[in-house]
Amino acid sequence: MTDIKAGTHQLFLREEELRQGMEMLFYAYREFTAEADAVLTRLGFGRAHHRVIYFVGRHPGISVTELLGILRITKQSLSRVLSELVREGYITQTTGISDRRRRLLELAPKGVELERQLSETQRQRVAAAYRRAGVEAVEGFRTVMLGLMNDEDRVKFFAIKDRTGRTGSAPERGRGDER
Amino acid sequence: MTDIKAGTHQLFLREEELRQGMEMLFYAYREFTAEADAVLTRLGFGRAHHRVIYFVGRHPGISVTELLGILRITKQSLSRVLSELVREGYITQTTGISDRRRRLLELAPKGVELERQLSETQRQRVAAAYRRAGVEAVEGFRTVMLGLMNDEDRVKFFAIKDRTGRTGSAPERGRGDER
DNA sequence: CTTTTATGTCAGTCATGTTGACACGTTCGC
DNA sequence: GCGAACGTGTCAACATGACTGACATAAAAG
Repeated sequence: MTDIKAGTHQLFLREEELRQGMEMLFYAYREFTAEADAVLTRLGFGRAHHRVIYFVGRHPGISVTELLGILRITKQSLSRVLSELVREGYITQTTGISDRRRRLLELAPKGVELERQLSETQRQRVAAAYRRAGVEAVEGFRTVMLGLMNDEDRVKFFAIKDRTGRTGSAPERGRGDER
Repeated sequence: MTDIKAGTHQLFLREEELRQGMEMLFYAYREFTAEADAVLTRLGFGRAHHRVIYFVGRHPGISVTELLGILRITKQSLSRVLSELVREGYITQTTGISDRRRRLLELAPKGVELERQLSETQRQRVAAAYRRAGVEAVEGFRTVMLGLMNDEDRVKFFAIKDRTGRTGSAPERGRGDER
């Protein structure tokens, strides 16, 4: 990892190489979202709905503010899609126990099903790419991707682990750093 | 590819691993576009303008139809941003020689400058991530990314190499391809 | 000469983002 | 206990970038 020879180094980072990396991001991301978009369109939803469904499923009991922090959009933008999803029974809101201002979000069964359906093709696509590439390539992929992310997201990324965001008994967590 | 041990295989592709891959794509792509977006906003342009500038710069002499094939948007959508860029002097259109229906697109000096400015931060971000990750990780990154792309884009990706913006038969003019 | 292709444009719609302002209930610090 | 700060929701107005559908023109192809 630190054994890059000076000569190689120059070639390695030459413009063509970098542009290819940029373009792969563009093409891969587009392909990655395309399949789910088709499903969403049929339901009258958009990609924004998917993101909300996804992250609520990933962090059950997440609050609106925390979700905003992940998505980095304004609460007005979130509000529109979130209220649609709540209204149509995909997401449930429960008032926080220790802090009754907070609305804790969870997927309703209908939302769980949609989440599964939406990310199934994406998971399969990633799984197929991982399988074909092999364990070592995946490790390299992860390393580069983490390097592309910004510091804050990287931290958040590792904080993803165990959250249950229990609405009920659990201490609602000091809303601290969920670490 | 076929040398993954069965046991490892299961763990390797377990859901958490796949979801992390999906999320890294989301975070990395967002970060990747964020910096250029800021520059564009100052100029009154959007991400669509950037994509047009980028790919015209990448394929000097590209035709409108070819550009549509890369971007995968409708001609109406492209038309708006493209005509803005032409009107404001970032892109020049020249009628094709062997096929006078075609409008061959190239960056004007103003467009070259903007392209440079826009992709500079992106190139630096990719360069930094590549440098930190090392040659082998980058190779893994490329392998996985190519696996995520669809077949058609993968083909187009490799076809990026030697283009002179030709229609099919005639060389259409020297305009070598800035390799 | 007819059809197809490449391009452009008008008109309308939709999804997703933005800013700004305001309201309400809740919590917290002093 | 009270006022400030916080978490949430909502109204209004706007920008961007997609979309569909329809139509027009010039050029090439058959």
